[in-house]
Amino acid sequence: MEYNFQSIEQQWKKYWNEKEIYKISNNSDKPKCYILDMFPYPSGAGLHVGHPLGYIASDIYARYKRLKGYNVLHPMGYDAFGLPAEQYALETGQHPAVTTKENITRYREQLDKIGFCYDWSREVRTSDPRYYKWTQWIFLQLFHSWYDRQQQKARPIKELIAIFSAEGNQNILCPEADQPVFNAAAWQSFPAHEQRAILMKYRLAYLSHAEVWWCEGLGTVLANDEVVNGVSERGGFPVVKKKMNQWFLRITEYADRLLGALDTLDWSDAMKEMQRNWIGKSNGAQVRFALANEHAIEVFTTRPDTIFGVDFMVLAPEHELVPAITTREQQEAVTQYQTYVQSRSERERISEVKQVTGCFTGAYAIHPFSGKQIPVWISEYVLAGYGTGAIMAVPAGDDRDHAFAKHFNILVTNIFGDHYNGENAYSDKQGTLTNSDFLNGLEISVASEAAIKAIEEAGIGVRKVNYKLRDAGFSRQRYWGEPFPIIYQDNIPYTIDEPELNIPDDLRTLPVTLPEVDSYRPGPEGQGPLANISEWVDTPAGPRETNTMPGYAGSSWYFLRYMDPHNDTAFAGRAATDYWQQVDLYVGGTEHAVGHLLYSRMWTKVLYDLGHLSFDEPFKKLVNQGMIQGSSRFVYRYKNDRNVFVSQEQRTAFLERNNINTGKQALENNFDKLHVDVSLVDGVALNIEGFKQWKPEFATAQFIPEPDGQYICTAEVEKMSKSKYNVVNPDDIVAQYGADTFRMYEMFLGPIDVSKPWDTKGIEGVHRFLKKLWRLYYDVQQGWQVTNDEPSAEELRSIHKTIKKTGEDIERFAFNTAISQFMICVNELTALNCHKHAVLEPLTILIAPFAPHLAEELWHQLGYETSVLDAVFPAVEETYIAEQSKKYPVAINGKTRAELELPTDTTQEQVEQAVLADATVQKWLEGKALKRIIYVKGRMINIVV
RNA sequence: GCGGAUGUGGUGAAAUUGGUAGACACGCCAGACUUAGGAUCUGGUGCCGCGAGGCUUGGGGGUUCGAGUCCCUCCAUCCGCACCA
Repeated sequence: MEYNFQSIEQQWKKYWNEKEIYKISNNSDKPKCYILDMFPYPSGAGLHVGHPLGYIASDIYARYKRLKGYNVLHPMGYDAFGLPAEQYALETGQHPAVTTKENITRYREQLDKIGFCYDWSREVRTSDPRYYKWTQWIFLQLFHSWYDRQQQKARPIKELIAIFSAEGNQNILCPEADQPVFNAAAWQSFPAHEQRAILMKYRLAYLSHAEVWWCEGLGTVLANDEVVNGVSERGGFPVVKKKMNQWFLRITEYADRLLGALDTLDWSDAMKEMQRNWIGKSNGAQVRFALANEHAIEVFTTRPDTIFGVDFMVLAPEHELVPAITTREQQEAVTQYQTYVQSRSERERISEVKQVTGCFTGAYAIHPFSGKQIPVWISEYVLAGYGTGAIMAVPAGDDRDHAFAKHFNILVTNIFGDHYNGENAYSDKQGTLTNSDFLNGLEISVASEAAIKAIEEAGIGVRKVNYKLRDAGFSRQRYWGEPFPIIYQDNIPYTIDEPELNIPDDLRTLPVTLPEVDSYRPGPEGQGPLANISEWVDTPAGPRETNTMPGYAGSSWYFLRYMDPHNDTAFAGRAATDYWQQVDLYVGGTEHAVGHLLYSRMWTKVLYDLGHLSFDEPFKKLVNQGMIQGSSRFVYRYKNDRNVFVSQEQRTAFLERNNINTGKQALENNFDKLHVDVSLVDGVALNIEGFKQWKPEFATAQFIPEPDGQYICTAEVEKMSKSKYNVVNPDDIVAQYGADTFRMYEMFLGPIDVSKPWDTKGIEGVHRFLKKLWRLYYDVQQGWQVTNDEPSAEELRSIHKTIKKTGEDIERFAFNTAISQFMICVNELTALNCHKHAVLEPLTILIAPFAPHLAEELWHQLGYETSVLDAVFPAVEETYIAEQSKKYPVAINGKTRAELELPTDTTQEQVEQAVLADATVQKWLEGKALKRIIYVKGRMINIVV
């Protein structure tokens, strides 16, 4: 019997299912290991060969850890709320729940074919009310909490109220700038609605009338990380800033902790750096520049040392001070400029970054030290959303300020002496200052500190840390998401668990379930579809919140739910989270660098602060798998006769025959380049008959082939996508070669973190290997081959070398080299004609994480009743690997000149003697003075002359 | 522009600490068995050279007995951020 992967795989899948081999308990004496994949959004397109790459890697690692004696949690679920299902519902009227369920079924079928060891009894779906009950519950915790900056942790809002009642807010700096200080008496005198308005400015989940990204195309607002290059990440629709009443998460309060803890995480530098940049911490000072009238401009600067180089100031065009300070003469120009800025979309602004525009307000600020008059301008290069929305411009030290000064003929004060050449700003942070009063002659780094000190002493500013990170928008005007457990009573939002709310008890319980709707069209005035269902919206106390939560809500804590997925009294029991702790290994793509991964970290920290968890970082180690790209194929269609297809190399000759000028652009001008389905192409040779049948329009196609009769396509690497006809479905690969071959081939392709195009060709090599492995156990003629003979030294050496190497390789995620080692081992054992049980048993265990079905079959053929997954990863016996002697290359000054066989335990002195006794070496050394002999044990010998 | 990474045969790639560069596989070449091969097996395969030998890890320089690996510099490609004060 040849290696029959189809029946083997079918049989063992059934066995695993029936015996519930992968079901994992929260009670075990074994050490725990939590290995997690980023759960997928179940899209309608299904999986292509790129998707399972990370899943296979984590599956191998999970199986390996099991063999190493760990209790391994390795779950899977679905990020089931999301925009595409709702967009689809808008087009077809199909309920998102229905399409989502269908997609999940399809995903599950595809995943099951690959043989993963997921504990499906722990599956989670974010759209399941039993799940989002706890997403809503966490929202309640966020709402009922504030961030204590002194203790650097979230605390219950009750404790804040107690502090306010006792001492007001003078010791509790408000995260929102416009909150005046009050004392205890004042607090108590405030009416209830005013107290609630103040508390809202402290809550970690808060309602605010603030600028958000509005996307008309999607009919909803988006979070910062969902806007890429001025368009929506999904769909690529334009976005605009709009002031709206929206829920936010106060993630900015966690900026410093999110930043600091990055150092403790085992993530790639690229990933950490992305988060650092997104958080964007910068140190500097906030300085107040008084104007001639009663106003003053607050600026943030990272270069307080350059304060004497301030030649002008710039406000963001939207800055609230602009109307107040603009002079009568400049009024018209300023209004005109503001209108111009507003007319420009985010995308235009980004694409024309280098243009210098601006307008003088007519106002002058007074330099706090020199008293100099400083003109105040507005310009779009100053962003309203960063710092204070105003800058002190130092053209001598900043490129943009310099360009602005040159463009508007503003005189530049040189504060850097010879460093500044009048042509370009000097933005280096080294050198001494000139023209700077009390900072003259100081090194820049020293001057910076001196300037901050002077600023603070003069009472015109303070040392300040600034972040780029913004609070995260948490409202979406959509249907297919978690409803908020919020009801508005007298226009004030209350959570449904608050006693102040006058509602019957049955409205107080979670989850607040998503109602059925007739239409997925948006509600009135930019509201979501839920606003249309008055019977759901209206409660005895007032209307419900009609927005839903964003996609990242459910995915910010799902890794916790897997620990205790069926718990109905908590998001996860404390015993479960204490047992499983952090995710030991998280595998997924880089696309979630600043979204999901940041939000998950924040939520974990909040739950930790509030005492619900014993750890405050969710993902200890993160591995990013690369993308598997598609390899597209193209045919060339003649534009003058759309029935004629010309093979790649024949195009120029074809044009010549038709008397067409073959200039530079000729090929592009005369041929359409069409994607052709990769399955219709063998390498680059087109299957002509298949092509004709592919689409009706090609049925009568004519071909101008190469001289050998083949039609040759061109190839390009692109993203794998349906529209490019380059999608390879894992189902097809599994059907043809089996899941085990598919798994191994994806890993054999190269390091998991590198992106590469899919190429089915090389899969034969891996498949051959599995067939070879099979033949170590079975012979087609003679049947079962395994004997109980004593293994030879050579056989033991081969298998133990492999145990050692593959164990190390799996630990460091070098699955490709581990597979290479298997191939070497099987080749060696085949050459030795080894069919011995004592050798094949450990080999079966080693191979099990990679080719679980085959390993299971072989394991039972070896005579075991239990699953190979319950076996123990074999230990390395170093004595079998150690060599008696070794051939050393002998180099003279680094150049190999001879070879010498020496026992492995040879000492330096013995080596020197042996080397000098060697005839070849003696010949090379003639007439040369020997300096020393370097002996690197097990590696090489080098003679220095 | 800033930040991060990568650069090794025809191809995917190995080389864990500086120690025989190119393991393993694809592809290609030759051969065996075959009616046949897109099956299987064996051998060969970095480049130049008949050969001895020489050259070779993006280019240039450096440290070292010895560099793919460390340092400097330049170039190319990919990813992320981008008027962030």
